[in-house]
Amino acid sequence: MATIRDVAKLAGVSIATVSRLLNKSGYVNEETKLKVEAAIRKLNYEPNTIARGLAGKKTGTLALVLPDISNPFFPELARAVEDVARTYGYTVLLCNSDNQPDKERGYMQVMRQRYVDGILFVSHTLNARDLESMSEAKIPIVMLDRSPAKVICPVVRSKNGEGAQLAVRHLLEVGCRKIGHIYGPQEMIVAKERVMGYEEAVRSFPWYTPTMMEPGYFTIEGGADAVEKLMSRHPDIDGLFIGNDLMALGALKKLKMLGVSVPDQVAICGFDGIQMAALTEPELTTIVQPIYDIGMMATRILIKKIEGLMEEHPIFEFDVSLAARGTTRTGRG
Amino acid sequence: MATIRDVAKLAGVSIATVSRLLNKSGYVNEETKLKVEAAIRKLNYEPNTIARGLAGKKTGTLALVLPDISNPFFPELARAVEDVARTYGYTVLLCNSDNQPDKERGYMQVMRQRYVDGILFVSHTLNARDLESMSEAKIPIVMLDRSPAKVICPVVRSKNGEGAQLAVRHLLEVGCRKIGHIYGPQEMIVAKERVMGYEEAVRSFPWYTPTMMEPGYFTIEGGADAVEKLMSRHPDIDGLFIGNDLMALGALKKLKMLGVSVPDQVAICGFDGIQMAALTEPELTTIVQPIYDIGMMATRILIKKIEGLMEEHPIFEFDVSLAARGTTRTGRG
DNA sequence: TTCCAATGTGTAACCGGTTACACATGGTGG
DNA sequence: CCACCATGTGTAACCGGTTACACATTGGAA
Repeated sequence: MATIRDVAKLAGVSIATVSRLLNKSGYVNEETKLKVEAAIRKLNYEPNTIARGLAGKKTGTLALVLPDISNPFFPELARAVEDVARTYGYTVLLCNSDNQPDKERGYMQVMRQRYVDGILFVSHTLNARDLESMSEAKIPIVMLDRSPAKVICPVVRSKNGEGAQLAVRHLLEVGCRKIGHIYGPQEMIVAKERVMGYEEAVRSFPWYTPTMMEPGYFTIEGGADAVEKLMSRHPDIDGLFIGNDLMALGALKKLKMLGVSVPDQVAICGFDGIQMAALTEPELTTIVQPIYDIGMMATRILIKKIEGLMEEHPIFEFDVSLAARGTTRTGRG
Repeated sequence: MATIRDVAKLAGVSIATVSRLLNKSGYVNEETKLKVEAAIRKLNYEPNTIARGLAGKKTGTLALVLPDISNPFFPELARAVEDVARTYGYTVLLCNSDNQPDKERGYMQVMRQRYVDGILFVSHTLNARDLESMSEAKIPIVMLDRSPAKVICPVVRSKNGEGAQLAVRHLLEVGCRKIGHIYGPQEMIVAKERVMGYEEAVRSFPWYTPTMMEPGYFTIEGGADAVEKLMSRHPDIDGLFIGNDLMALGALKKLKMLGVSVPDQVAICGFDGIQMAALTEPELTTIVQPIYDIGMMATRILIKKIEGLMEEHPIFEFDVSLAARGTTRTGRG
């Protein structure tokens, strides 16, 4: 592989000149420029990113830290991140944290050691101290999902509370008279916000009691288990708002096994808008998050921060929308 | 951030000694070792991966190049790769190629520029010349899926032909008398092998004609379109072997729309074993590939090659297995 | 005419590691 | 007693870039 010194020698200039041309920094005479470009072409020269990183502290690398890429919510997000990163000349490191603090810390270390330029974080585990350790290292971070409690970095997220209310309103519209909720782990802000949205929407109804809520794990099995408990406690529930699509799919499956007909006996609305939701029978009604857009926006913001084009810590909240499908086509509404 | 020179100074030794200790290369006196370790702890020293990469040409980075992480087949693979990589101290770069040669070439360039230690490739686009350009740069590659036509690097894959035959045999067992096939793009080796397996299994039957095969795009829509064409050409088909699960899901959906009952009128068997296949109603019978294991094995081999522990170019072919589910529960068999 | 800013280029230090090589010491076999 | 090897450590070059700084040259304003 040719180095910058080879290019300089062939073009009869100094390496500083070549570097200036490459980085469009400082002055370079038009003629010189042509000579150097010719040399670059002849030698098939490609600047070495590692050397650049060492000298300039910029490696053109973003890290994407998420709980688990095999959770169907994340691939589309990852895709968006990678697409945007690539168009700006960045490369993406993939990190699965499983929401385990020690894994996350491990990655943080790796990132400092690698001069990662910026980090996209999907996590509810990360605490403020960890974030600070990153800002000491001057590595910009953008959080997805996280609460805006203490804003110390930009946040990109969906309007979870509004989405939950949208879901409940829809269930009411299609004729539900008693609507339960299956919620995810309350350490996760998104889960909590959806619970709050649900309560907000139902608390004025006489039928509502807190026992109409049931916790689950944000997985297919979690949804299946929770729906069974909830339905045995409140057999007369005729509508379910479920905290994410994965749980909703599990619940749908379980209800079928239990001989409960969906949507005739119980209508279901999920949350997220993952692909799989459109494939079941009946198709799952859900609150759709613009996953790709969220990933795009987060990455753009991160790159802006990296390149020093943004000082503030904006918070972007994306609107969600209802995809009304088979699991709420009751014929009662 | 502390550097190796800070550590050396504090410990009262030379940087070479620190480096030797860090890399467990050469001799280090037990007492010296303790002093240096104390200094490392006190300074909170972490060796800089970038500098290491520049000096030693090893960056601890793997690249995973696949068509599209948002295709449900790949997240589990990616997860396996990242898991194994992490346990060996490697980091994974995620690259979506969309099977576009120019994107792939772009990534190749990035990888050379970054001293990526090794590459995992899922591609049917990559040609021999590209591969050679990588081996010139001495970057080990492991291919997933690719044909073993010209073995110039290790290959890890599934027994597609056997899987196809398994599928057809199963369809026959459950009573199908006329089995069609929807296949994926023939540039893709896996698609071709499945076609060949199908033909092998059906060609001795009197009902078989090549018109019982229909091409599709390995997507949900591709499967939906293909099944419609195929069924209008051969309305008496009572079993379908479909080249991948995504297409099978599309076909299932379309048949329902067309009023064809599955599995009563037409039984369906897919290929891959993606999560979603177990969620439909009826659940999709499919040929399951051990996706996670494939990813694990490929990554292990790659790391072995990187670390010089393997010279050969082995070919691993994983067994596939039948997951008999609702779409083939005909009651005819 | 003088001075200064804009333009253009080269030198050399630096980023933070790895490693070849030289050198010292002490024990062992012949 | 000497040669030689295993052990232990330091010096300095090198990896391939970036960039501060010094040093021309040129042209226009004062």
